[in-house]
Amino acid sequence: MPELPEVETIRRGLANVLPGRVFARVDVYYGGSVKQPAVAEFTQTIPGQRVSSVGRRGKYLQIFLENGLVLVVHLRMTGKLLFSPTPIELDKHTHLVFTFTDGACLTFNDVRKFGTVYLLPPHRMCEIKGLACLGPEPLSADFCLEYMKAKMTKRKTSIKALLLNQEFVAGLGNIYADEALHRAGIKPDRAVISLTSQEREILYHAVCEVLHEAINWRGTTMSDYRDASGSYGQFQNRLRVYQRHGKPCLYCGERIERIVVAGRGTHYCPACQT
DNA sequence: AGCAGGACCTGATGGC
DNA sequence: TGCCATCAGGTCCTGC
Repeated sequence: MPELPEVETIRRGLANVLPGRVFARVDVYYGGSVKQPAVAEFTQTIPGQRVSSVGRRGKYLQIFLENGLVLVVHLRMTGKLLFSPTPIELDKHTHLVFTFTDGACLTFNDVRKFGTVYLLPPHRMCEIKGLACLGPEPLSADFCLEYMKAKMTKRKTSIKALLLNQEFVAGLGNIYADEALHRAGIKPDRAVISLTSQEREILYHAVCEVLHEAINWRGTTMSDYRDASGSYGQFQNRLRVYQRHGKPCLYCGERIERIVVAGRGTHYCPACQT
């Protein structure tokens, strides 16, 4: 499941190869992936467009075009964006193939078909509800202790649910929410209002730290995730709790537990996290 | 308003 | 062996 570190790794990969390239065509094999505009308009608009830069906001990738349009991609759980300098073979889950004038291609592949693609002018990006409502980038100055305090005082939900809420902070998903809470020593089902100011501060640093480390290790590959060149991430080897239930905590030896919080499988150490 | 839970979707897994 | 039920999770939608 691509979360911020995975999407950022893909962004960096694409930023090395896409700018300057010109789309020759796009072939749509599963129209459900294209949310806006209609598929016919999408396929007619793409040819001739030159890529200017590649950005990211939360888990949304943004491929900016020189004519002002933006190609926005959300990979959800199993989506992949793969670049190849030469034409590639389709598989049964390839939904879009963008071909460039030099023969390179960018494919959108998604087993679960949850991923979404938009082509819009920037002033209409606000029509993508999830993008418009995103909270601050966790690695920017907008996400700070003052912000945490202001947003955490009136909440009745659990701390895990808050970390997963993209309106609170953009880009955390199930893996890094669990990992940040373990680093902070906070049990995932704790009520937000029960956190002390010291715990808020420790959690703030834990979120930033785990995201930085995961970006440095090029993301986490549990099953589906690949970067833009098809390579695995490496952070799965450094996970402390996620999907480690039944195994000993790397810090205290206690057995990692799995519970359901906010409707999500949640992993934590009963001794380290209180 | 804020929150919880279901729907979406397919492949992997486990039980019988 | 084969079939069926269950589970995984990001976001949207519905309903309390």
